[in-house]
Amino acid sequence: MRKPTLKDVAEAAGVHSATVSRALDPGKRHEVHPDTARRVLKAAESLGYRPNPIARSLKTARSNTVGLLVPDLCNPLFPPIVRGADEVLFDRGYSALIASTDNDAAREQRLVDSLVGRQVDGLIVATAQREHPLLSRLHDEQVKMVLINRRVENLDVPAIIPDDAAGIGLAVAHLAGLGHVRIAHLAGPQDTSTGVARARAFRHAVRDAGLDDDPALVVECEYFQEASGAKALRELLDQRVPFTAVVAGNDLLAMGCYDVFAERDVDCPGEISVVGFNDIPFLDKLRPPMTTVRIPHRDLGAEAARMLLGCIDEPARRAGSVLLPVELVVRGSTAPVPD
Amino acid sequence: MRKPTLKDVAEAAGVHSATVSRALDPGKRHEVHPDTARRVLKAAESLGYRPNPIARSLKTARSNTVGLLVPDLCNPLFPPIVRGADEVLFDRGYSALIASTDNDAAREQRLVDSLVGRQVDGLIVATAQREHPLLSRLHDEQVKMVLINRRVENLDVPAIIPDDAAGIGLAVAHLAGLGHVRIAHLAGPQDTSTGVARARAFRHAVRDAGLDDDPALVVECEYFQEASGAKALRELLDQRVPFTAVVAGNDLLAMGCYDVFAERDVDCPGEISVVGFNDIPFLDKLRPPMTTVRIPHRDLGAEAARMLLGCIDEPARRAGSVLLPVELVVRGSTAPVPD
DNA sequence: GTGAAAGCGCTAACAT
DNA sequence: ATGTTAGCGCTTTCAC
Repeated sequence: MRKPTLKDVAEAAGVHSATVSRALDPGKRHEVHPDTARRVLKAAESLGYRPNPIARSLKTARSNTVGLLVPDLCNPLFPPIVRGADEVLFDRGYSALIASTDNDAAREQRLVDSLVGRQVDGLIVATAQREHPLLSRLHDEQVKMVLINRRVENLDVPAIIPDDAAGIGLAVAHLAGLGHVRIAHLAGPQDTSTGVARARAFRHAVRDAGLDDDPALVVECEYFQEASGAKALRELLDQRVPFTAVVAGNDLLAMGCYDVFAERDVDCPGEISVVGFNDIPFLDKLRPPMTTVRIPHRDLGAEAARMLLGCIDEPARRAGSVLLPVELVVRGSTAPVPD
Repeated sequence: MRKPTLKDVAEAAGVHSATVSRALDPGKRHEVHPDTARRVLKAAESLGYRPNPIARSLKTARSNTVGLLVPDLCNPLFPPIVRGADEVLFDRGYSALIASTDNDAAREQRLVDSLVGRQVDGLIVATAQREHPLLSRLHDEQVKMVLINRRVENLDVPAIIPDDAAGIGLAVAHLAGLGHVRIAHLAGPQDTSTGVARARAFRHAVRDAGLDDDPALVVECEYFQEASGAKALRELLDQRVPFTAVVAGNDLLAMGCYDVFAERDVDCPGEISVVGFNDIPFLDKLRPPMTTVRIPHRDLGAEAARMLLGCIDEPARRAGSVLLPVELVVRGSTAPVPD
């Protein structure tokens, strides 16, 4: 026995399929007589009727699906964000199609083509670069989207981002409070908004705290990845500028520092303190457990989803960006400055 | 200007839409005259035609979508599996809908309902329990699926799983080689096939190696999670049966041991060696870096996807299960038995 | 309040 | 080799 359709329900209830459609739509239920509605509901129930979303989509031109673009799902930063988004989406009858771009523009292009081809109703994008031709084009083509974590410069698209400046401020203040005066910054890639925002915030915070504002203490990392962090720290160490603490652009960069510490037998936090950013899972299991700035991963995802759904439902709405609060999580990688 | 449809292309090319449909389908291109095909392709190209998969799905009753059920996407074991699956699926024109069940049967039920409601063509399931009524029911309802990592007892569904027995054998042999004689096992939940397979393999391996086969050395953990591992190890320690090494049912259980080591000031690997299972990311960053059994995460996902697509394309095919090879990754959490 | 009819964009018999 | 026709399951005018 094949799956029952609207028509089957209509026959069972002795009404026309259009009536069933109305009775089954909570937003239109009031257009039918209560008794009819009851009859229809019962018939649907007893047949085990399940609406076919594909047929509905074809008619309504809405797929109830959104695309979610991340650099790499295996980067532990993203699963919680995805789950936060998915939860909201699911509750509203949407599904997410997740795509990992691997920071590869060509791949990203292909994935976006596929998503748009699948008629997604919108995009949540966590891969933004400051200059991002693809996203600019999508925006021109009226594709609904919201950025998450990072944004694109001069592109008027809503973004949900952590309060980078506040987070860096917290990190620097914490270190300053421990007596550190010469603090280095492993800056994230400067083609990302987070990379520059955190670097700028770092310089401001250092200056505000009256610490040494030495340009030699800021070094840029090519990627937000361990190897880049390790490389940057080695450079810093090799050029022999003194420093007793590092604020890393994110946790992965900070983990790269751990590698160098092991390699060069540096004691952390005895000789050098380190602070990460994001608070990805398992940081508490590292040796030493890493002090970091926690961002509200799930909220980022959830807010982005809410925002996107808002834009879809209400195309006129001009949504602004949202800054989510962060907090400092002090663990074992920071200690008073050695004398 | 709205999106071009098949009909628009047909008009532009001066043929009927059915011809366009054929010309555009590589599998049917030979049914049309090469010249016509060329003309159609050019028209489609110049109009920027993109087929509408929703309309196609409505007609063909295939959504080109599969559901992927995992316990929790935030568990680092799963993202690589998901990516492995997604890659294969994407190449074949499919998309994955990912759902995290949180080991909650009711939630799993809701998610599956949603996936089936969305007309997925099949399911890849990484959440199997040995007794799994929901999956049994789905199987009865002819829902195509393949299990991954774990299986259901007495359910004839293809499964892609790591060679648990070989992995445990490798772990035990490694420890035996280091001189350990009293080895404990933190067994995974016995309602999962992996939990029992590894526990059984452990007992066999211990016996084969001529080591102490003491039942008191095997303790069951309620969940495959750190807290359960920690709890189990504490019990073991408290009952004062001597042992110098632990083979954990998975990496998370082993990480739970690390917590207890810190708590009770036990030296690992000086006093107790530990081996994990799975080789989730960042194990090399722990202190000590964890020795573990590496399973081919991505291959698991990729094979599962291939298998599922095979079952979808060829419904008659009776697919068997696949056992994927594992390898031991020796790091710093194992050392010669203390004298 | 309910029914009739059209049509979303595509594919698959069937006919020519 | 190509066109005709019908219809996938639903929503939405428009009548009544």
